[in-house]
Amino acid sequence: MQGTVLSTMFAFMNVENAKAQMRKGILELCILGIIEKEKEAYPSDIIQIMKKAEIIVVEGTLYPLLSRLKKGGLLQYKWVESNSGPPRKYYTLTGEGSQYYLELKASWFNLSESVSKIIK
Amino acid sequence: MQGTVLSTMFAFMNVENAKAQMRKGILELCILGIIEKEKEAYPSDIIQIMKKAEIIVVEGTLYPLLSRLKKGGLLQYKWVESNSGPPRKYYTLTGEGSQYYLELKASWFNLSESVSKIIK
DNA sequence: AGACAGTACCTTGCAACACAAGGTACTATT
DNA sequence: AATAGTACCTTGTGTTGCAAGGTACTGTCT
Repeated sequence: MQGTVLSTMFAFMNVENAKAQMRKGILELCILGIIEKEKEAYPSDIIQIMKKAEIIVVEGTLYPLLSRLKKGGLLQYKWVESNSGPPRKYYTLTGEGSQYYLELKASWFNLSESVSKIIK
Repeated sequence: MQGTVLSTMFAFMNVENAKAQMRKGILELCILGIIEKEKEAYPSDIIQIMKKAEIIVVEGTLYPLLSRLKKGGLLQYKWVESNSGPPRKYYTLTGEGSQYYLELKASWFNLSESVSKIIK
């Protein structure tokens, strides 16, 4: 059972977990980026687009994040009827949101540059 | 006091916080990168090098992270006497650590590429 | 009409993690 | 003896991503 204890204790120490850690923090950036590019998007849209770009995001992550951005005044939404199911919440950027996105994008490029300096 | 409540509630919704979120998750990568490049490094070294690259990391973050990497078998250390204070813990990569670092670096480039696809 | 599948929304509880704040201990200088 | 400088480390807190579970609407097939 010692083996089990050890492998349980250090289960976190693997590349998959580290990759997950790296993904965190860029989700906000990506979501704002998608809404900006698409002009408007509803959650399932966003999940699909990110999946295509090979960044997996799930509902339990996305909904609270969208709510946060809405509460923060960066996003707004409107309900739109769908002819294939329940109505959808289409999110768009507010003026403040656009501004915020620009700053965040700049930060990403800076960070990216800094990391390159260190690891190349 | 309503104003205070609101500004406290949404204090998190700013670019500085988001930048901090983005930094998280790349720290492990950067630290391994520094140790790999320098062959060996002690914590204050690492803090200084990262500061130069404009990625701020503090002791309360670094020490637990180094311990995790040590426990995970990716790092090892040796004590080295200093003539300007207490002895230093010099960290080096283990074989497993080098392998892990390569994988993590590859993940970073993939992620970086994915983000570019989305936000450009 | 009733059952199902598909789509969409949302919440709760947990675990990981960065960080602020505080602490200990050694050396050299004043 | 006191101080400044360097180095190590721990505790507690807040934010967050995510697994798991739940509700509700629409159209289709018996």
